[in-house]
Amino acid sequence: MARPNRSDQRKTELTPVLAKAFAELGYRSATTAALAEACGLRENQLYRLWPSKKAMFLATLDYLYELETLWWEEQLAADPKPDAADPGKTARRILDEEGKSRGETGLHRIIFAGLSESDDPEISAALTAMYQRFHKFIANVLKRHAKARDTPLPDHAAQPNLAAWSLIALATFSNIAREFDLFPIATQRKLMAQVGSEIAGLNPPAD
Amino acid sequence: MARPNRSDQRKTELTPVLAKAFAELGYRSATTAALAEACGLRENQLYRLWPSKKAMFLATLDYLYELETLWWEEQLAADPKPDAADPGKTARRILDEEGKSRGETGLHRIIFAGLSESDDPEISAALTAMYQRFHKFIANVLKRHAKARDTPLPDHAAQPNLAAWSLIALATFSNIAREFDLFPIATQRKLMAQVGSEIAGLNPPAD
DNA sequence: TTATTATGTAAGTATCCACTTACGTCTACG
DNA sequence: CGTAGACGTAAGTGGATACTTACATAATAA
Repeated sequence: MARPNRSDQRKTELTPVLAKAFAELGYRSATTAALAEACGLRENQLYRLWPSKKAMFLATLDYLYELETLWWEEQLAADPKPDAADPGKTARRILDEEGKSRGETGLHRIIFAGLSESDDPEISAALTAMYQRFHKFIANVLKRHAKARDTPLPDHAAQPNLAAWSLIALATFSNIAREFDLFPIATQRKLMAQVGSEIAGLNPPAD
Repeated sequence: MARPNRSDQRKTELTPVLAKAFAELGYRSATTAALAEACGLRENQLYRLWPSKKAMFLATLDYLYELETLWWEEQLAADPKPDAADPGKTARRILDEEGKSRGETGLHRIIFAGLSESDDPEISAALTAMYQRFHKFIANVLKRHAKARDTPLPDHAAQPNLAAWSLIALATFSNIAREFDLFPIATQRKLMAQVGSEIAGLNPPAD
């Protein structure tokens, strides 16, 4: 036969480029022509790798989810041993990082793009799964934290599932707010660090 | 001359119909043909009332904002005198109502629809203004509540601006969650009633 | 009645965009 | 070498949809 098939490799190379384009343009405005240009290709070359624009979008969703959880794992690994004197330290630092981050990955924009396509069952399912997995992840962090404490948590923080959803709500809205310039970055940081800590049952940060 | 111009009247009659259509379909899927059919008219009849589809959308945004604040005013008026023994009663009841409400007005869907059009400066500006006005409104409610208390608020609730954004974040995310069936209604109620009360510095509801 | 303007009906236009077809060139393997 | 399939280039196609045009009819003020 002839010429080995490099399409898998090409796909993994191109997905970040697609992600950037979708994040910058949104689902609708990211036309297949625009996507192709961003990749330095022609439209039909993209169509040789993915069967449809929707498939390209779902591929970027996967990619960004991986990227995001990887970031969280890194943050968790940064303090491998819980500090007995201050069991909330790790979680608090992560919240602070989250508040600082300007959403470089563009995950939230992709999610907004998907929100407007919520009538498409595949996209809707992919987004739902992503939120559910993310919630599980965060709720687990909170549970571990609760166990490491000696003093019991206040009532509202004693329900890690509820607290986890609350944190996700704050983070999601932070991104909406950034999109529309609803408040300055300082407020965004406070929202995550102060309110977030309170919800999660941590001592608020010193600052 | 001849035949009085009833376009203003017709516009106010049709806006709720447009709102319903936009809420059910989203901005993109609410084609001008679909909007016209919902109104029982032809497309060009709509275009005699509004210059563009965007103008129709902005009209529904105005209408829904009015409707929403009206609802809040009603809720506030229901307990005209603050209860000295329990100054948070009114606010708590409103949070509970908000948690129960299934978003009948469809305001949130309209907002999502607008989110995906955030690159359009007019739509973006309209949404920003709406959020800002809403925030002001809620922050004021919280400030009044703080004054009515005899005991001081806990730290995180002592910043009504921050607390107001947090409440809006919870409410917004509740709607996203409903859209994607992320959690049951019971969780949604808890999110608003329990977490919301905590954020606002109220005693949590008995339930 | 009549001129004038609102309202109704039907068809069309222009543009955008996801996706396709046709065809030429290069490269690895037999 | 020859050829099968990967890769590149260019031009479509078909459908959706915001917005328009043309014309008929109904109602109101003079």
